[in-house]
Amino acid sequence: MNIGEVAERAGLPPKTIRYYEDIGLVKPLRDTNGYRAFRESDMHKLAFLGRARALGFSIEDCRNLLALWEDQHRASADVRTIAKDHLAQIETKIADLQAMRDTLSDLVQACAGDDRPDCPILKTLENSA
Amino acid sequence: MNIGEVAERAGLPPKTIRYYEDIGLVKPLRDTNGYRAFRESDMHKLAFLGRARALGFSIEDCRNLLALWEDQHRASADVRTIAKDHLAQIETKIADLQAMRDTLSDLVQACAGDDRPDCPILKTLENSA
DNA sequence: TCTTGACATTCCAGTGGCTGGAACCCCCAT
DNA sequence: ATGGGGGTTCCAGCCACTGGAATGTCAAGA
Repeated sequence: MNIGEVAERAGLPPKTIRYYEDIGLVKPLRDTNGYRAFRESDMHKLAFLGRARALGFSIEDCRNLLALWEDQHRASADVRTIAKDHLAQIETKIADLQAMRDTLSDLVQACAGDDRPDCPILKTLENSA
Repeated sequence: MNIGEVAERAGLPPKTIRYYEDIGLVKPLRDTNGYRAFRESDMHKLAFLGRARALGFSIEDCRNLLALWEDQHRASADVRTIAKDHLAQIETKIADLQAMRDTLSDLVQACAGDDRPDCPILKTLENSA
């Protein structure tokens, strides 16, 4: 399988796949012409990576998840720990963003948004958020 | 005022302040010894930047907000537009993260997290999220 | 057979917003 | 004179790609 087909099937850009090879996440074979030759197993790995990335896991998390996936003797606790930590980070990020949203939403609400210069948004940034 | 004091007062690391000068957000004077000499107005700009950044505005947004702040003849509509666009982006990000959180939370819930290898998290990443 | 066009390759540089570190300079108190 | 705590510059690295240039390869059609 060439990179184009894999990209199509895994739903990842070719550039990303080359990058994943660069950093050692996949190790496709090579044809005599120098083209990457992906096996089905490479494809599955890439699809796995795509899904893990879509859930927001870092590349390093993905690397660990991939290793656990391939380890028949893994403990599900190890997987769960990674996921739980990541979940906690996401919760934190959501809370941060919600705080920003609340403040911003109030400010946007309070601003007339006309051609006059008076602006509670700037006033807030000026004085203290 | 030296950079240390400004950093303290504006609540920004010296490195960040130097960076902001690098990209033209502030233009402190220089003492004869080469040290940056910040005026009160520089300090206020930096505090403004700190607050805008804390609300998640990009550096480019900050640059524009700063320009509007200093423009006596600005229209509040211009400020509001920037804030509204940013708010929309935050809403999108929150929604994305919430979707991740929901999926992850279900998965973490479903995973026994013991020493056995069976793991619904890996199974989901394997098959389709 | 030649050409065309869609694929593939490598390598370098840039994104955003800092941050760490090295190597050096300056000022004040002892 | 010395030591320590400032300050300075510049270069490199973070994360996860992404764009682009220069080049090579392959299959199909004139």
